[in-house]
Amino acid sequence: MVRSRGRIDKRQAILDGAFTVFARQGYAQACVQEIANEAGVAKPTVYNHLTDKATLFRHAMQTAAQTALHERLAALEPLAEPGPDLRATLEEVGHRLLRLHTDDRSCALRRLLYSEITQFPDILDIVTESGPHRLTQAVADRLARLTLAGRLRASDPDRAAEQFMALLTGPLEARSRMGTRRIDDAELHEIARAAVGTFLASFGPADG
Amino acid sequence: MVRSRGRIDKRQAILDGAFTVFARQGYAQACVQEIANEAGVAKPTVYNHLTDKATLFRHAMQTAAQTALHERLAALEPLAEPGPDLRATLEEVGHRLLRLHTDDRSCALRRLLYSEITQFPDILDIVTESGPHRLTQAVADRLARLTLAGRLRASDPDRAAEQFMALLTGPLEARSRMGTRRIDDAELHEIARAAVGTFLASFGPADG
DNA sequence: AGTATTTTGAACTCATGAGTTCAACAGAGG
DNA sequence: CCTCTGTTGAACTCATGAGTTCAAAATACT
Repeated sequence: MVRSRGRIDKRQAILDGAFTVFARQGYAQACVQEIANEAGVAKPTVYNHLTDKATLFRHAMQTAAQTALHERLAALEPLAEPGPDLRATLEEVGHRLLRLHTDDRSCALRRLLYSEITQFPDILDIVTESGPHRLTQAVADRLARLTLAGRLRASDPDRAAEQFMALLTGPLEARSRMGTRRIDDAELHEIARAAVGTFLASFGPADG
Repeated sequence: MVRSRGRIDKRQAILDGAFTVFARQGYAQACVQEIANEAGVAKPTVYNHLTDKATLFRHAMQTAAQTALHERLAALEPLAEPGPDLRATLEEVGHRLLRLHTDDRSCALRRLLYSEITQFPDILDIVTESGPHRLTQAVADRLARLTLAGRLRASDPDRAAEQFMALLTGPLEARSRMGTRRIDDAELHEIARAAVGTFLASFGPADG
């Protein structure tokens, strides 16, 4: 078969292919040869760029986690300049987050994190720090601003953010059967609506 | 070494030992010899009772899931006869659920479920049916009763139960860093209190 | 005691896959 | 054209672990 040879950026291809295969097979079941095939590269090239299967895994996870975090942070943007209808804005943001949360790579990332946390305790630091923690922080920042502006009553923004995220992702995990079942957009909207409803009942402005 | 021989109940010992080792190592990294050692049994005995490593895994997961479900259902009992202080009862139940949720075997069960769901899609049926689903159902039943008795306003008990569970377990997952960090009882109480607070703000009786 | 059943340990087969080696090879730069 | 660096494929070593075999021993049942 004819492949592009030479010193083109194989590294990124390898990391992408690695995550794809790890996501499909899990760490132990994934074999390096298959990763090489997926990346369109020879096996020694893989070892040339990343010494170990373990190193390969760590780097693949890190890249995937950073990508996921950036996507999520971008989804929060509407909260910076919320329109007159705060409920609608929150539902919009919630829906976007749910969409990202149901993404195949996101699900795979969570699965891999859960499964290999015993073998790779250090990955938790790499991923969590640029993962849910930072995201919840960012949400808390937004909620604090909104509280100062008198549009929310989140006296403890961190807890409010924590519960906002929980109300979104908790029901999702249960309904998607851990990412196994596909969930259509209508159901995502419904979950977001319900989450925002409960959230505002507790943290919304005094008049309703 | 001197071991108890004969046809005493080795099967249960094998399943227990299997879950212990799977919990420690994950499916792929666990080796049958080690499971046999953990169970105080010879390797061929394991294959005598459970044909495969895969079969062994399935049965171990099923047993663990059933145990976990029973514990959780028992924790709901106070909701059957709630005292005059509904908030206190909910917090009590919430705290008990959190305790069970942070249990080592519980965390291991969730981890294994997440990690092997690709290799063993059928385990999801075995476990989920006797897992979170049934639990949320049971909570919904209780909430429906309380609503009929005029002590709650959960017009949709299923959604209320879903959110109640989410408010409990969501913050827990984040804070425990996926079961990595230990969480003391005080923090569990605090999470339960916060969860019930938000829950009652949305579903509590009209007067507060 | 005597017979049937199960357990045991140890050694075995066999497949799989990580990581290496190496000679041939492609492309960039001089 | 020639060299240097990175890539390739194929064959290799080596460790690990699933599942089996078997004769000896322990236990249960009568």
